Amino acid sequence: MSRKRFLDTECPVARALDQVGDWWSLRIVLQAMYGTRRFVDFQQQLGIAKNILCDRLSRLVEHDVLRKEDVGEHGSRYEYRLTEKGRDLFTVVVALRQWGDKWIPTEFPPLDLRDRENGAPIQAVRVLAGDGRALDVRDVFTQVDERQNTGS
Amino acid sequence: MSRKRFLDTECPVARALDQVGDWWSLRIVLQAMYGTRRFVDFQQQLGIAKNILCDRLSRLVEHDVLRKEDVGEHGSRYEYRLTEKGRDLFTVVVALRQWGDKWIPTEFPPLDLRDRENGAPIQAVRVLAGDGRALDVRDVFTQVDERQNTGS
DNA sequence: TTAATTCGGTTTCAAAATGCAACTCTATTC
DNA sequence: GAATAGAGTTGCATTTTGAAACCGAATTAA
Repeated sequence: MSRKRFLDTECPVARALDQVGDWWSLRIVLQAMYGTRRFVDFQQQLGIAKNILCDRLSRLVEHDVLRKEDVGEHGSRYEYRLTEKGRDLFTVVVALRQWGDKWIPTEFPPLDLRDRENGAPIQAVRVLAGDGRALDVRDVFTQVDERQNTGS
Repeated sequence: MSRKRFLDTECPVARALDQVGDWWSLRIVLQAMYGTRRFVDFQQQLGIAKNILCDRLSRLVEHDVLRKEDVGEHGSRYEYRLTEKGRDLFTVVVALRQWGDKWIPTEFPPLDLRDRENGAPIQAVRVLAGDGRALDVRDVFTQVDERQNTGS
């Protein structure tokens, strides 16, 4: 059987993971956020096999996370660039990064992100209530109404 | 060759993805956040094969994202519960959920999360500067200092 | 008090997915 | 004019995944 996909589920997390939840996609998006645009650069920086990279890039383009642009006069040179949808994964990536820094420390010092405006460190990403209180998983519930709570 | 892992990289995102970046782990964590604790329930709610579930649960326990608790008198009934590290993935999950709701809409209405305190919807998760401005991927840079920027 | 069922797995086996190396086909550079 | 680089394919071996069968302990049903 083929790998399970989660295209039409009611659960938005599952739908999101369906598009970027495989082993490589988010890493590719991350590299793109660092400015990588060329096939070879993705390949070298990530150490990913070319056929897999090819497949992932196509999938990301298909899902409108990346856009493939033809640079160079008559074909054969391309750039993969983030779309708005792709750029909007920034929050997810930063949340993951902060989680990694907090819970999987290494010998390396945490490479913190800084505000380009003034060089100051950014805040920790948090889930906030309407009134600005920081919320924990136990402080929220899902509006499930009459439908039964399958997934999501 | 076996699947590439990213255990000791300088990049915290890669380290995070190494622990929860496979096809199932974040889904399991999500279910756990919805209150699922038993093997069979994970299995049925996710539609995951038992051997894979078994493997993923062990990995998550090994990485201290879940804790395996022995309930029932002398073994043979267990519960998998989120640790603090696991609960702290809440931000990541909510960010993903909001991204999914925004960019991959379906016939289902977005199932919004609400504040248990007062039933009000929560805010969109955002990356904020020290002074509270919302930041985009282009508004930040990484403190890379003298080391070369490999990965991260 | 057996018998059936549930829980939490392990085993087996076929079908993907992955990684690697070699190869291709344009351009561009030496 | 030959060599190299970019962006992929193709073929093949290894891993991972998924489905279904099986298993042993404990719990429930008859």
